[in-house]
Amino acid sequence: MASFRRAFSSSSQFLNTKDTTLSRLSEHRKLEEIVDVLCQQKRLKEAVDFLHRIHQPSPRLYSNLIAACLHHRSLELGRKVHAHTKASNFIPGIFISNRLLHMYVKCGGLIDAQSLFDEMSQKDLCSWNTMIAGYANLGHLEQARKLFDEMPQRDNFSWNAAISGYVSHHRHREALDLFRTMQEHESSNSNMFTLSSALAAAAAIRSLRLGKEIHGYLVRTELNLDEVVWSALLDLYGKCGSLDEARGIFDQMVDRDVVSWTTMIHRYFEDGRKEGGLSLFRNLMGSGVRPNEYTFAGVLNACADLAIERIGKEVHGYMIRVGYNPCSFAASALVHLYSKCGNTEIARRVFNKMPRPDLVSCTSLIVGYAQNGQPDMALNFFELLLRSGTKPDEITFVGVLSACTHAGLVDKGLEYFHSVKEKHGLMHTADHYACVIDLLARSGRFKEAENIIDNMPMKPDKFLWASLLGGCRIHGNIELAERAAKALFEIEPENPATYITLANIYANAGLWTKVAKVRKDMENRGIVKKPGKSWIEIKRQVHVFLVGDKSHPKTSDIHEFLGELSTKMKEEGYVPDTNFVLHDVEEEQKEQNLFYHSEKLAVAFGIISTPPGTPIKVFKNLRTCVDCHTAMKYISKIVQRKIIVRDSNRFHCFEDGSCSCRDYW
DNA sequence: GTAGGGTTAG
Repeated sequence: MASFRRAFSSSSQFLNTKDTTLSRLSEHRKLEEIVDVLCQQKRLKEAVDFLHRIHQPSPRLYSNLIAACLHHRSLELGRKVHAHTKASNFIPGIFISNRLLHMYVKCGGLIDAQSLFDEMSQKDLCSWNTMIAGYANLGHLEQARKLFDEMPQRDNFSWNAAISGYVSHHRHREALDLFRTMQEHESSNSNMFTLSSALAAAAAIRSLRLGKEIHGYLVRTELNLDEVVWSALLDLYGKCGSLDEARGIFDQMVDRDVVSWTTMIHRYFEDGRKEGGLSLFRNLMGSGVRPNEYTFAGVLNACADLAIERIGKEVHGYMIRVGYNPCSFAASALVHLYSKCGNTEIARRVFNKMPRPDLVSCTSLIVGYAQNGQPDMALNFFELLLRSGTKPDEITFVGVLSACTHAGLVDKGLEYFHSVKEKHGLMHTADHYACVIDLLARSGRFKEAENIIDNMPMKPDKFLWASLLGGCRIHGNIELAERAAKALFEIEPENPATYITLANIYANAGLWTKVAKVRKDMENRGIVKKPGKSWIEIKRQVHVFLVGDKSHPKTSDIHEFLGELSTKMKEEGYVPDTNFVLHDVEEEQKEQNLFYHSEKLAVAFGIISTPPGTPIKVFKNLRTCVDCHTAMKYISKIVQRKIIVRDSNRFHCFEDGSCSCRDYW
């Protein structure tokens, strides 16, 4: 600041003094100095405007100004500087021209770049490469390829610009084809840039074969590889399911940077090895390498999927301590985490703190409200979003439609479904169809559902058929249930849920021969029912219960408490619902089975282990059954507790005898 | 002196 003031005041004084050749020279130097200082102070607009007071700026000054425009990504000011060179009859050398080209492509001025490129009497490799990279990065791949094919000679840079362009726009096959072509050219050798792009392409298409080929090649070339190539390689193995191989590479790396750590952690979670992922994250925090937005987002999303809110909260605390970018997807991952864990209040608080909330966070919040039995909040929020001028996308509508499903708002849901195409100009996705079938089937509007299925533009997927089957279960529609089950057996014959639901539908109708046949089919195909499992966290300790589990140390207390509850529940009018069992057993036995469902055990344990009034939060791996759902309503009223059950599909919040899902689930 | 690569959500 001080130096600027000095330079400025001395030159202003100079303007008022008499010109001499010497003073003019010195004046010129000082004016340039002012521009430099303005640039340093990030007062770029003033610097560019000041340029008009300089008669013939030096190439150095132009070069610095162009670099500053590039740095600020200001196309407008960049154009002004360029125009100034023309106006002052300055003929830029190839160096300045290349800088201009680079500035233009980075600021999105591809047309300016192309016309400058066409005007240039002399072009070197750098000029061509800058253009190719510019087109490629912005997704104009055909244009990039055209230049690449036209250019008189190529170096590694040219190959990589074209290859990485394909990679970053998900055209991985073409990237790998070009990589192969390059290897066939005797004059070109792959380097670390081309190799890391090629590895990323192989990883993206999950081709272990191509990846191994490249791996073999990079071992043979004896290049001194850096952490970027190693991370690309470990990501390849991780993405292709060879997690241990990836870990081997990770362990051998000398310099592990934040990307290698993040990649490794991410692959652990993706493979379902959450303990490995979390312990690696802990190691990272102790390693001195600073986690970035990608790391946070990866860990938080894993916590959200596994519904481990406590660990997510710890990560959140850590993020606050070390600082994170509130505009990044780390912030939206926080919204996602709290929404998924049933904590819409915190989710909303985090959301409100985001300076520029994005569509992903909005969608997470809508889905969160929908899953937590607050469909009105979900829909109000969506309407708010529309009014703010934000354009929803296909996934936002999945949230909106599922909110309608959870609330039983059939006609409103249909209205939204039609608006996707008619009002918002978006395409219907398979998920939209699954949602709308869910909506119709639950309310027993099977004719309309079938009509949509028979006329939809794509093949119905497993989610759609499973929704239909679920609706058939509620309304006892055996004929349509058989159609849905048949389709599901074709798509995923190994899923036990289909057999069980179908058997329950038959059992409900008293069709015991058919129940036996489904059981037989299951047995013959070696399909085992996934055991129901519930867990509850008490004092930072997780307690897991299986169906009829007697292994917990407090089992006798739990059973005693359930016995007492049972009497009180029956007094209040509870009738055990015994229809939804797979086997044809004696009534009394059925009741016993149901009474010992895992979520009831977990809830009972929660109640006897916490002081009166404490809310109970239980997680279940499967959907909650009808009887448990009814029982929870009674229990919440008798013990005067808020009971939250998060099943595989949504949250149920039981309070004083009723559930937030209003019996739609 | 000017151009480039790997992790990426709902």
